[in-house]
Amino acid sequence: MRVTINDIAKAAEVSPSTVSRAIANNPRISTKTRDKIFKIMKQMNYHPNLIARSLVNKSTRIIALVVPGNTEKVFQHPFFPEILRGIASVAHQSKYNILISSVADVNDEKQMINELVKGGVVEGVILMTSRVKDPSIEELVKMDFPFVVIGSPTNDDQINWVDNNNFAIGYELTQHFIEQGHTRIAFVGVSQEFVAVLDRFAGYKKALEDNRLPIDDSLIIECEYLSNNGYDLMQRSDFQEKRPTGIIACDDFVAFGIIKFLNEQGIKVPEDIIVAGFNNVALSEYFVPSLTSVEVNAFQLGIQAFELLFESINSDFKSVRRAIIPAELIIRDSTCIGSKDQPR
Amino acid sequence: MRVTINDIAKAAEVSPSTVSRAIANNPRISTKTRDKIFKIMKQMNYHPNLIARSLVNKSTRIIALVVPGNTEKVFQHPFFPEILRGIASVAHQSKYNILISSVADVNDEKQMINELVKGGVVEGVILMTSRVKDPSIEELVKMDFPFVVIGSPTNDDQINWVDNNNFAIGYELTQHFIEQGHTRIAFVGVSQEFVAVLDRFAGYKKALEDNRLPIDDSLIIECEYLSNNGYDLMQRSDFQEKRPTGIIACDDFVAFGIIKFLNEQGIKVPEDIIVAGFNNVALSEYFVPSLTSVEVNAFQLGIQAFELLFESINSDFKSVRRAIIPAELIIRDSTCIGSKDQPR
DNA sequence: CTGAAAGCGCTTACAG
DNA sequence: CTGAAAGCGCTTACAG
Repeated sequence: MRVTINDIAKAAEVSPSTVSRAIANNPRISTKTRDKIFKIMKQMNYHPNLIARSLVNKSTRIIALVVPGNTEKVFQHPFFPEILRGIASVAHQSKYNILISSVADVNDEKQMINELVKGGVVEGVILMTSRVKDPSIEELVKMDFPFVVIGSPTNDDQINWVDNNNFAIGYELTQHFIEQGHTRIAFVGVSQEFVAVLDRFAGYKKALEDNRLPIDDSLIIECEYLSNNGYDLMQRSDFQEKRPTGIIACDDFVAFGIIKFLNEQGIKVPEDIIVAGFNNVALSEYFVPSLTSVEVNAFQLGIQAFELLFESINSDFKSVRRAIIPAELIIRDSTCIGSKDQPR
Repeated sequence: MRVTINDIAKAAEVSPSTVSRAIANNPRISTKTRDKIFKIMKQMNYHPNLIARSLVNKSTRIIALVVPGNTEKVFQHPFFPEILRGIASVAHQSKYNILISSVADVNDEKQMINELVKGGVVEGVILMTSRVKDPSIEELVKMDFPFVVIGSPTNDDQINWVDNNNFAIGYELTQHFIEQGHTRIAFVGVSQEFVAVLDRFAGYKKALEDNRLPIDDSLIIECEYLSNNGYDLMQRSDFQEKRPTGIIACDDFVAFGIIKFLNEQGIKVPEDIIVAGFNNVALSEYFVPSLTSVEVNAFQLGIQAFELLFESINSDFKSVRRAIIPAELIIRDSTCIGSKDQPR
């Protein structure tokens, strides 16, 4: 029912081979034949069947983007749409399509990847789900299939990844707190599960050390699930006796919860306590007070992730690739006493 | 190099047809043959080539999800990840995969859709990009191809769509303002481009009418681009002389900008002016003051969108389908004077 | 219950 | 410069 290459061949009074070559811009086809064929293709509204083409080429020009499933909050990447935009923009230029894979839990994920890869549907995989010990990563390594992880995995030999330098980010933000004259700085939302958070936390500790400040465990609040918001974390912690004067939250969302809690306690930000987060979500700028945060350049993360994957797919020289995306500390009212009240 | 059905056939000493039937669970295959084949498939780690299967079945089990491109802000759907989660959850159950298509501008989008559809890659399309006169919609209608729009289009005959009842949402929120005793209620962020916003605006006007309140044009602030934030809109508008006592923003993000502006002017929310938005973004709850908004149930929008598409693909009876997803007004501090100061 | 053959819509050596 | 033939990895009438 749909018009095929044979229909075009018949109409143009040539062989299917010739039509195929004309479409591929094979220079061996004469200009007049080519023109005739193209005219007829347009007339008959012909579009090549990409599936048939894929079967013979063994190239689908589709990559899989694996995002955290239903049960895990997308929280891990509040900037997911930005990453996707980044990937999509360059993928489109390279004529690649993106298949989204989002499944309930980790086991489903592994099976899904297997199906897409072994089934010959995709040529490469981008993982947005780096867990501390990730079954999907292990599977892809085992299969020796092109893939890139967004966020640095723990055992990262053999693995292509893109990420910010989270250690440096944590360090820089802490340094900013110290420069504001703070010595009792809390870190809220340490999670053993996510590498990015752990790295930022390590940067925090190093900054304290370098400034000869003590690392006080009572100022470090863990959270088991990233879905825990800052408000709850504050309620559960007992800062009463030896309150911090600065709080670094593992994420802007957590910071918002913290500030809400402090507000309700009559504690003012930034006058009584300064607060900052990470990831520079859309609202940080409009929050009151506007929130000091770190821009991670999610769009660039996406772009680089695709480009690494593209190289990995299209070069037979198998080397491991990395990209470190620069992040930027954005200082706003929440960490600067008087910044808005003073005349400029 | 990859193991095929022929390899399995040889190893199992049967014909490829038999292997194919065993995989398809054809009851005509004897249990012992089937078992033998499955054992060997496992041994040789065989996975059927989905592309080859698609070619003969003419069914790829892939749908396209078209999202607004780079130039247009994803602003239109801040809840995009939620919609995606909804679609993915049911698609996965029905063994469908999702191809994301996000391109620079409207013309690229049309061409992209053409390629995916005519190329036989996808079986249906979900559009998240309903513009007032949408070329992609026109194209899909012309091709008579299964598709669903998220958000009600203007000319909606022949078109499957899912949406909230945006008129009712606008009405209800306005009614809430009126019940709080307000009569000078502004609507900020009217855009001629997006149907959802126009419908909410229509609901606002009807509510005023029903309460015999005048519709004051000076209280209606348009914006050409949805990317304009509330802060800018407030700066450009001259409410000075006849200030509203309540402001309805077209979106929570816009509301945040408005509140920031009011704060800087020393105008208190909700004491001096009450403010609300739509879409109940993640932060509305944690904003100070917490923001009254409308939960649109994006997850459900996604689920229903897929289900409508699924029916449209798999039934030859061509009827037009609709789904109205219930929305919920969530009243918070930003529209309730004294709600947080009064003892409970 | 099983197999041989044709076909899905393309591409690409091979031959001329 | 063009065509006939084989093949990509499956499925499915048709025959037995």
